[in-house]
Amino acid sequence: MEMMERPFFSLSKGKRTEPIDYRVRNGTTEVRVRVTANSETGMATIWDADILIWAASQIREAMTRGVPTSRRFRVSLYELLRAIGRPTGGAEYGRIVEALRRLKGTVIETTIRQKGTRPQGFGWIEEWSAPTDEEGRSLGIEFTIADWLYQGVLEDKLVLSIDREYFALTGGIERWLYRVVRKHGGHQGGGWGFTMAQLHHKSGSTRRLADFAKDVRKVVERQRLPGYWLELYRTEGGEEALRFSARAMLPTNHPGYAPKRLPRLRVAARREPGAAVPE
DNA sequence: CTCTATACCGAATTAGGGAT
DNA sequence: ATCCCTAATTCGGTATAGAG
Repeated sequence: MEMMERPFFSLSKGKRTEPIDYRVRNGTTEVRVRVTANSETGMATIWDADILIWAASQIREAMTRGVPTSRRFRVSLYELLRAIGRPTGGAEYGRIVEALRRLKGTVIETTIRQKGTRPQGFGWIEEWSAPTDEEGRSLGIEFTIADWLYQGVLEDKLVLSIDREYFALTGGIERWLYRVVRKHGGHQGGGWGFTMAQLHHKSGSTRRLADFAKDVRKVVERQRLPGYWLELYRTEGGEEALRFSARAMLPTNHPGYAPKRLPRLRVAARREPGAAVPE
């Protein structure tokens, strides 16, 4: 849940090396997220996070089955790609390796769920490998997720489900917006609102506010966020703001009540677990 | 049938500079 | 603040092929 709304990932498809330095007062404490990129690989992106989401869902599934869980993962590239709704073409294989490099090379320092106030940093994954056989064919990938992430996934109340159609969202800002909406609108139908400036700050985007606002308007126009309806409005102070509500809670005659279909996902059939191997 | 692997191409997306 | 444009990159779908 913490990863849902705070800026932890680059929203850009291009290489981002500019760090995210996010801080906000939350009562008496200050919430801080600092993300620095390895200059060679760039910052981990919101698409790279799909691998972490996959890993988290594997852990949760193992937990509900009473199977022991682990921070270590081993999975065939094909299975991973199918699970996160990606094409299985050759270029995708390379992209997964690039993603692992970025996940490894990106350093996160945050006050969220950290004991004490001393600075502490971690990478999304601790180690990874993409072994091949003698003929150079991939034998899948192996990686170990950060303990910070692992501990969070183990705690029931810290985990929020994500609609599978999330993987079909093509825009970085669009994906990030779904996370915000899901986090805040998850438990209530009434909806929530944020000003454009608040959203811009929360996103960690390097885009200028005006251009960011333009992009958000496009996302609103498309109305593709699974399960939610977006609306722009003006605050009393005249500021542009975004409100969102759960589609299921809307009146049946509301235009947003009928769910909008997203391009069909190529979703792999559920396989036996076994991806979360005990340490 | 699953999985690994490659190639192609138009559409979409974002960063960033500059003009209005 | 917004719009316009370009460069770089990814997306999404298709086609192809071979090993097991």
